[in-house]
Amino acid sequence: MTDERQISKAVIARLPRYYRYLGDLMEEGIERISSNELSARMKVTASQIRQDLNNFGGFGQQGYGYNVRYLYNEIARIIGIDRQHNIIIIGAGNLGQAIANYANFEKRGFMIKGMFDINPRLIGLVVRGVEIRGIDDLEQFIIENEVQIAALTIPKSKAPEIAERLVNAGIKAIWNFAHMDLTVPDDVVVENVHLSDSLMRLSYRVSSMMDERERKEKERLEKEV
Amino acid sequence: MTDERQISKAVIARLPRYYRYLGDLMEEGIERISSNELSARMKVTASQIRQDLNNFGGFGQQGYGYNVRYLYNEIARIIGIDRQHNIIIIGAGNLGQAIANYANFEKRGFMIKGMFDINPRLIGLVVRGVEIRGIDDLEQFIIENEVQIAALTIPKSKAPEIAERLVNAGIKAIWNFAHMDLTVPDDVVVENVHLSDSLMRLSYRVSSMMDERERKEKERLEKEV
DNA sequence: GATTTTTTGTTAAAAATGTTTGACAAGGAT
DNA sequence: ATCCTTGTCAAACATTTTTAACAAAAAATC
Repeated sequence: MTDERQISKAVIARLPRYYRYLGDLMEEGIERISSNELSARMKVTASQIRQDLNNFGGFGQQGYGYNVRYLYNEIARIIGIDRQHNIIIIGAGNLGQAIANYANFEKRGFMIKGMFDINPRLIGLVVRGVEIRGIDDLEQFIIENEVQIAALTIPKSKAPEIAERLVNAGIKAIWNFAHMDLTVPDDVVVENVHLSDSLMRLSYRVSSMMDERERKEKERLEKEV
Repeated sequence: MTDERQISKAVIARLPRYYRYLGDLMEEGIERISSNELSARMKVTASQIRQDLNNFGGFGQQGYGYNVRYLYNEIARIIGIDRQHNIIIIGAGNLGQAIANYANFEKRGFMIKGMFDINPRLIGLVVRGVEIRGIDDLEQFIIENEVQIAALTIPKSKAPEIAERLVNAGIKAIWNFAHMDLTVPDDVVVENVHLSDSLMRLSYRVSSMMDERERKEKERLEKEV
């Protein structure tokens, strides 16, 4: 059976949001929810929710809706955060430390096994119980600790070289905060977080909103004349 | 003339990437580039580049291509980073400080005017020449300093309350790092950076890649039998 | 300076992808 | 027995990407 038709990127991109909302519902002590209620909260259509979930199986019950905790756990399983992922952080600056300090990651199976930096002043420091190391023993560390994911919070200039070392050491995925596109083999996943790109999109939207406001203001004034 | 037809989100999302590549080209000292050469570097089609740019006007020259510096500046203008944006950071933890320390933002017209936190231990500290303040005088500060953008790097629990204060004080845009969707009026821009969502997408892709690898391995073994 | 080559700006159409809407049988809840 | 709500499908609609084409402008060549 080659029935495993590809699930669209758009659906996958929505999964974390479902997960987030279900987590919120659990915190509110809500045990069950219908696609309709959830759609109202999330401002998407109920049909989209049902169809999205239907890509992975049937998790609800007719006449009942979805059990919040069950669906929450099922989505965790789909996303793969029910398993443990070992992760290292390359670049122990503010951003690297911010990631290390984000407690929830460990709750979701992302275990920070190590941090690395080239700055001698940082090496030896301990962040959240994790010691910052120099990058000389990077490869060995990855292999010994079965590290699958590397968060890359280093300057662009060093990124390609480090990425290559990571790939050669057998890393499966790079969470890339460096401001560049990495070139890696097909079987290595790269998830980009380009903060400056994000800020530029924000800038565009602010600018065009301001332009529009000005344009409307002008129109209003012209009408008055 | 209401010819200002809406430019698609997809195009806008690509602009920062064009800008990034053009910056790289400038650093390499390359003065001109054709849509064809650029497409090879960026791994998109030349036609898409030409069509994307064409949304905003004609920036190239037939038989010549594009002048790198000129196009770079024009895209900056389109994105709106040729003007100055005043920005504050709410939440002076690691993430807030990481943003404050990211030097390039100021090069691109984003001036960090202030940082705010509720943690008394942080108040008074100076990061990159910017003093961390308590949030009592938030509104006054926004008005006095003509702040347009607020980066929100605070826990989910405080985010809605702060967002409302920001909106009431006249903020035009929120760069939202809190793990929740904010509700704001239509004329306020929210750009979300949900790091945990991003990590989950990564997780999904790693997991499904590993599943696929296993499946293939199985098939291979079955064939051998 | 004439000719050929390059490359843009621009349009249109086709293909691919994603979203919305409506519908309804059937399984449980009430 | 009735109501609710899922799982499921199909069709309509919307958006985005790709492909193709070509006149016109400038560069490069002869």
